[in-house]
Amino acid sequence: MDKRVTIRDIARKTGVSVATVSNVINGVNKASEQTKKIVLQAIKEMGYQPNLTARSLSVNRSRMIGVLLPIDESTSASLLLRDNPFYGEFISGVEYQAMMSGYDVLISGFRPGQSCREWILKRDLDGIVFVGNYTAAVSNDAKEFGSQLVLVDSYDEGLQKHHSINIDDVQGGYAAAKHLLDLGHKNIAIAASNILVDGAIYRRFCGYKDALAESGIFLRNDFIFQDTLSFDGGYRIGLRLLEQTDKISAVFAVADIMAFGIIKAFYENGKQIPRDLSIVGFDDIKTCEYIIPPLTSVHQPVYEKGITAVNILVDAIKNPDIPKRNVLFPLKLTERGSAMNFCERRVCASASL
Amino acid sequence: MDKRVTIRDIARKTGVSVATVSNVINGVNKASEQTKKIVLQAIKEMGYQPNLTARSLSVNRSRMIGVLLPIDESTSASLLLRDNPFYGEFISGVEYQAMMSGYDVLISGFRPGQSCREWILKRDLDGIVFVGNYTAAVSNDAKEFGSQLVLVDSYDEGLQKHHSINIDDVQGGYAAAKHLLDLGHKNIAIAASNILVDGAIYRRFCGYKDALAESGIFLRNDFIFQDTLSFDGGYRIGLRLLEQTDKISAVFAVADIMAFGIIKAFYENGKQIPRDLSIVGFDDIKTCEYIIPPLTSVHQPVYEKGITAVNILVDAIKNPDIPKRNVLFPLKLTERGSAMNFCERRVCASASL
DNA sequence: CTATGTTTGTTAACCGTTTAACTTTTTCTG
DNA sequence: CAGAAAAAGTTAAACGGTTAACAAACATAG
Repeated sequence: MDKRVTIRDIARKTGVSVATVSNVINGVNKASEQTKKIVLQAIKEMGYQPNLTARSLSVNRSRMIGVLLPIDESTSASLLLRDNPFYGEFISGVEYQAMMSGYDVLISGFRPGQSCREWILKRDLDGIVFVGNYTAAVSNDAKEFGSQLVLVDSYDEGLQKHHSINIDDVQGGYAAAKHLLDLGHKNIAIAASNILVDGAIYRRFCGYKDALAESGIFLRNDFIFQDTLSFDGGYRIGLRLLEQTDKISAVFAVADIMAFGIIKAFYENGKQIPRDLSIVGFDDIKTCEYIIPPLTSVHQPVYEKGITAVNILVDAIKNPDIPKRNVLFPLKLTERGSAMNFCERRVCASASL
Repeated sequence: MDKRVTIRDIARKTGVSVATVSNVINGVNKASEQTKKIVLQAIKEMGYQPNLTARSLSVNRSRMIGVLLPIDESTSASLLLRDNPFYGEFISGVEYQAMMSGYDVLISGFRPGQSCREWILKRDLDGIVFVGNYTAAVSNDAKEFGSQLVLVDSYDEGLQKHHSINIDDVQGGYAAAKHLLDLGHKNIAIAASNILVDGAIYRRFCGYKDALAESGIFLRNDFIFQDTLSFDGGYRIGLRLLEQTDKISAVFAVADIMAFGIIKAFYENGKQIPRDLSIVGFDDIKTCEYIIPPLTSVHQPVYEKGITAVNILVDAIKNPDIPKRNVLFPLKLTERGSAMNFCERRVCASASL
């Protein structure tokens, strides 16, 4: 069944030593053109494929990178991939760039209490892309066992000791709020998860706060709505917002799925977006285009993050001494139909009376 | 830097041979309780982790499975993961079950012209989950090199020579059309991609046709709308449907994203769903819940497909001689708000005059 | 024609594990 | 208590590559 052709078979067939075959395969210039040709010919004829497992063992390099993804904490089981299209796009970028660079990619959820030490050691991973909340243990493991590390969305606040990729949440939050301000809104709420728990959300909140402050608007505590970072959480916030449409004319939702929940709550109660509430989301997932009205959202370049993560990782693998790189992606708001001018809104509203 | 502890270190430290250490690790009952204890103790103390690369080489089993995913043909670059949340959920299921079974999972796009022979040989993959359009070459490769294979959504029509996982597209299409028929609709269009090209789409179409026939309704050719399987394709079909709202009261979209496009076209032209058109989608992606109105859709158990694929694969790896299993998931329609009773619709329409 | 350098190769150890075959020690049996 | 059987442990080859060290063949220069 398993008719594997080995380097020794090639050697035997061509009458040279295994070392020579190996050299030819690896482009070490130690063979005459003549033998090279013969060896390559045999390789082709016999359908030889180098066994990377054996190579890994020998050179202590696997040419594999691992991607550690956050886990749905409620089930502690499935990857966050399940509900969040977001990560799928990220992986897509990772896979593409890894393939282009000659690496294979292993994926795994990073489950609570787990360390990545085990994984790195077991599989000889050349590098790992860690997505989500970073812990010191992770980097220690990587460092100790010679595996390179790129942190994504981890926002290693401290000393920039690792390669990292982040989006500029503060600027994104700012852009969202600024957009609403520019449309003439003054009473702008924010729909968020627990602001003090999640760093990214906190930073988006800060950007929002900055924009308000810049416009001389005082941040009101009762304009801060917090619930779970989910469709349902957004829905519940939507219900609360419904009671205050007289006071609040716009909302910045720190995640698109929360925005969708809000929209649903309004729709179910006969209110219209953006007439009764202007809304800006964050992430710009694909669904924003589909929904009605299409959701204005702060776009983050998820695919590019995957590409960039691998680029940096591969550089670091090739040369472990390169200085740490910390990429901060600027964010841009994608304007769609879910936020409208405050004044036109009043016109619109009165017309409908 | 790389302070790997090997089996030899353990042997040296405990004063036994490497074979004994290996036996203890693998649970081969050949060591006294006494030595077992000592060895396990040393393993713990020294933080030993077996090197699976070495083990792979030795036993010719990698404990890795590969997932081959379809590629976006337009770019020939990124995984279909990018735009289709669908595959993310599938991978999530695969990863979970693989983890539970002690396997690591490699992912890769299956790019045109590629064979999986290379991959299997290079990495010693124990098995592969192949998603999408199956080609004979794939199974030959797997068979030849002792790697197990599970086909997903490949619908290997012929002799059931491989393990496979499919959804019952025919039944799903039937369920969609039947739902609309039960609501009193008689003029039901279908929005599809090229029916003759994609097997799955063709089967959904057949189910639709069957349901109509069963109700004694003749299939009209001008009720078959074909465009690309995309949001934009759906949008264009939506524009065409708009001109025939007098003739057509309902549509079955063979994919949710097409349904979204149709909804958008109607929305943009001041028409309402489901008042002006009842619509049923297929796939039941997460977005169906978010959209307004929430889309009634034929649900397919994507996560479960991932779980099942791995279960079968692992069984087959453990025992290559088990008979081929062919799982066909029945599909269930999830009712939401996008399809309404034909008669109530007329009431509703006249009320709005 | 020798000394020297270069090109082209080979040999054999090594990477970290498994495992068949063998040996030693212990236990059991009559 | 001898001999057999069972238990506990060891040795060494294998898996499929890489690579340092060495060697032969050939070309070149003086």
